[in-house]
Amino acid sequence: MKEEQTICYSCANENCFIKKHLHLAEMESFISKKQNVVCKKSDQFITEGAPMQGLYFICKGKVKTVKTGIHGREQIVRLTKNGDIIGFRGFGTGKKYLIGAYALEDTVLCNFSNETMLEILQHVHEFTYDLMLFYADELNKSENNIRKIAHMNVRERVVDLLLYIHRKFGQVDGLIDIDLSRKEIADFAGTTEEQAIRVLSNLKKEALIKSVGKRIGILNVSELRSEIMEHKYF
DNA sequence: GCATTAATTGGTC
DNA sequence: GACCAATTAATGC
Repeated sequence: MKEEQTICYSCANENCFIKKHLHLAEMESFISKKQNVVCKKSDQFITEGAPMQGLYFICKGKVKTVKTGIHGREQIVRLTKNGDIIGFRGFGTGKKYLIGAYALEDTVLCNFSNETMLEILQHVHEFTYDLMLFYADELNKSENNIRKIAHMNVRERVVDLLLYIHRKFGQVDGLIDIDLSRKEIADFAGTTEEQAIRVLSNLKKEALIKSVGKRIGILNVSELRSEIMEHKYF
């Protein structure tokens, strides 16, 4: 799964947390220690409960992170793309990954070991400060998700997911630019595949969305948004 | 082209 | 709203 290093300085990924701090001279010695990992679609590169082996930064591609519940049912916790960080929740206490991670398409990852991360945190204060803000932001998002799952019905949760991936991944040729199976849509919305499919068919009948194969396109963003307005989408 | 997997729909509890 | 079954569509080999 390993390949030669991508060079951070010439990396095209402007969203990257590392890239944003490259102007700091102290970063130079650390970025040479990263390991690149290349995953094919549906490869699992983090196992829930496995010992931490550093943080992953997505260089290119898309990844889902999941928590497994009883009866093997999975809850998708996050959907991530290039520039996002994976594995950070288990960081600090440092022992185990708290989530599993799968590539949703062919993906290139940059892996920084626990030791390297700790060194960066101790020596590059601007980086540490920004990461702190990042954690605060993520905590807020998690709490919003708790509220959503608690207060929204199935239809609202599916609509919320559609608007979310629409905003995060954008649409190409009128279709949202991410491949999710119906099962994965259900795993994110906290319901079953059949329920998710029913909601999608209804939305299609109402001409709010369209679908080509597994890809979904949103036809009426404002109408969908108004459906979940009362849940304070923004 | 055949076989396995995913998507869809209808029905029951 | 979950679970099961049957049918159909899609995809891998």
